[in-house]
Amino acid sequence: MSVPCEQCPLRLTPLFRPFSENELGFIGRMKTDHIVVAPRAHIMHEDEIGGPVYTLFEGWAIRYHRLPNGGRQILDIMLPGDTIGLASALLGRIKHSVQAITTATLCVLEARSFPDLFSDHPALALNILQTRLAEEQRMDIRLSLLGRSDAEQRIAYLMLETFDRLRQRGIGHGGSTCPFPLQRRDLADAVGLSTVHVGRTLGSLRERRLADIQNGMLILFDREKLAELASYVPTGDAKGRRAIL
Amino acid sequence: MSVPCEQCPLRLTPLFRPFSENELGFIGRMKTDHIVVAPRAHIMHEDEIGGPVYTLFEGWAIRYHRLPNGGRQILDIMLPGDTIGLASALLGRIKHSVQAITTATLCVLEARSFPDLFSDHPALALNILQTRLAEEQRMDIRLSLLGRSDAEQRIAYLMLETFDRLRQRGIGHGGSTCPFPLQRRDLADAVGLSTVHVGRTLGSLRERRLADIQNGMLILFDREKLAELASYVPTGDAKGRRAIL
DNA sequence: CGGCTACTTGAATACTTTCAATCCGCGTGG
DNA sequence: CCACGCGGATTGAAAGTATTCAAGTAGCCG
Repeated sequence: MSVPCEQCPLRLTPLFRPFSENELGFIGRMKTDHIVVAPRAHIMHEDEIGGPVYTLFEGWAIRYHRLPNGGRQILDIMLPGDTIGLASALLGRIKHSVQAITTATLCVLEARSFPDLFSDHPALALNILQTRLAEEQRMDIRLSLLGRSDAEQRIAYLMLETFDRLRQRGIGHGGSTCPFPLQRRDLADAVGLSTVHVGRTLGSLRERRLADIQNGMLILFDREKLAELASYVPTGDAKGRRAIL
Repeated sequence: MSVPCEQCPLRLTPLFRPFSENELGFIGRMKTDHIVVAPRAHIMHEDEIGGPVYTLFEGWAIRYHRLPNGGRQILDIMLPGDTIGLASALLGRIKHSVQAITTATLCVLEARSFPDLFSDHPALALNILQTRLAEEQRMDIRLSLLGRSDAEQRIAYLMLETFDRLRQRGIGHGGSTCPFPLQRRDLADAVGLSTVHVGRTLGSLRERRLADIQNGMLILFDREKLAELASYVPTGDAKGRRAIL
C-alpha cells in the first residue's frame, strides 16, 4: 500500500530537511511505485546497469561486494530513509549489490528525473550532494575501523553507530535496546572478521556485560563503557539535510 | 605562478569533461588563488570549520584520520586533479586532515560559489555529484581491501590502482614505472598494517619479481601476475566527468 | 522425530604485530 | 674529508590476534 510523500512519516524525522510545496510536489512525481521485498531478496545486483533509485522505507538491507575468492564484504547497512541505487542510476555501472535482510518496503523513484531535479531545484540538489558527503565521512570512519581496530572495537562501534542511526530515524524501543536482524555471518562480513571470531567476541562483550545480540535484538548493557572501548563519538550526522524521500 | 583555468593542462586529461565557455568562465571566477605548500605541510585539519575548496594541481597529498589511540589511518591518496575540502566547505565540519607529502600546488576555489554553481550550472553540479559517487565506489573497494584481503593483496592493489590513477592524469614515464613518494610508514597506515610487515611484504614482492618501491619510485615488474594476485580490475573510473578545476 | 541452520566451543594453524638490534644513506659539523 | 647523529629500512625472535577445521549443541519447521 503506497504512502504519498505528503504523508510520509519518515519525512518528519530529524534526518530530513523541511520541503517547500513545490519541492514536495516534484519528489512526489518522481515516485513511481512502492514495493515490498522478502528477506534475502536482492534489490539490486552488481553489474546491473541503470535502473531506478530507491528509498528504503521500512526494513533493513545490506550493501555488499562479492570478492573473486568467494568472500563477501558488507559495505554498509542500509536503514529506513537511506537512498539505494544513486550510483547505478547516475553512473550506469556499479560494483556492489543490495540485499534485503528483513522484509523491506521501498519507494521507487524515476532516475530520469535527476537532470530536471538539478535544473529546477538546485537547493535540493545541493542537499543531495551534502548527504553523499556526510555518508562519505561515515564510510571514512568505517575504513579506519577495519584498518586500525581490533575485533571488539569493530563490533562495539558498529553496534553503537547502528543504534544511533536507528534513533535518528525514530526507531527503537526507548530503552537501550533495538532490533538487530544481522546474523553472525553478516556481522563478520561487515567488520572483516570470521564468523567464529565474531561469535567469540560477542561472547566476551556479553560476559563483560557491555552488550549482547540475541534473537535479532541488540541490547546495550553499558553504553558508556562500550563507547569508550570503541572510541565512539556520536556524530551529528547529516541532520536535517536529506532531500530525497 | 598562477595558471588560468583556460590554459589548465589538467583540464585536457581524460579525467575532465569538456566545458562550455560559460562554465569555464564561472569556474575561472571561483578560483581565487594558486598556492604552493611544502612537503608534510597540512592543507586542512581535522575539526577545521568551513574553509575553501582546493583542487590539487601538482604533487601528492594524503587524506587521513587520527585515532584516539595515536594511530593513523590514511583514507585516501590524493593526486593531481582531485578535489580537497568539499566536505569541509559544504558540511562545515570534517573528521579528517589532508597533508601534502610532496611539494604541492593547489588551486583555491571560493566555497561560497557553490550555491550559485548549483543554480546556474546544473550540469556541472550533476557532474560533481557523479564524481563523488565514483569516488565512493573507489572507497568501497578500499573497504573490501582492508576487510577481506591479506597483506600482499592490499599492497599490490594499492600499487596498481595508484599507477593507473596517475596514468589517467597523464603522469608516468611511459614504461612500468611511476613516482611513488609514500614511505613504508605511510603505506602501512594506508593499508592497515604495521611498518614492519609492509617492509616484509614489499620484500616478498621484490624477490618474486612482481613489483618494487625504491627511492620514491614504483616499478611494476610483472603487472599481469600482480593484478592476478590482487584481483585487480582496472576501473573505467569517472572518465570525462569531473567538473571542477 | 529427523533435518536444517545458526550458534558455540576447542585445538591447531596462520598471519600480523611488537620488540629489539642492526644496517644504511645522508646531511651536519668538526 | 671524515666522524657523528638521525630517520628510514631490514631482520630476527617472541607474542598476540584471528582463521580454519572440526565437533558438538540448540532451536525451528516439516
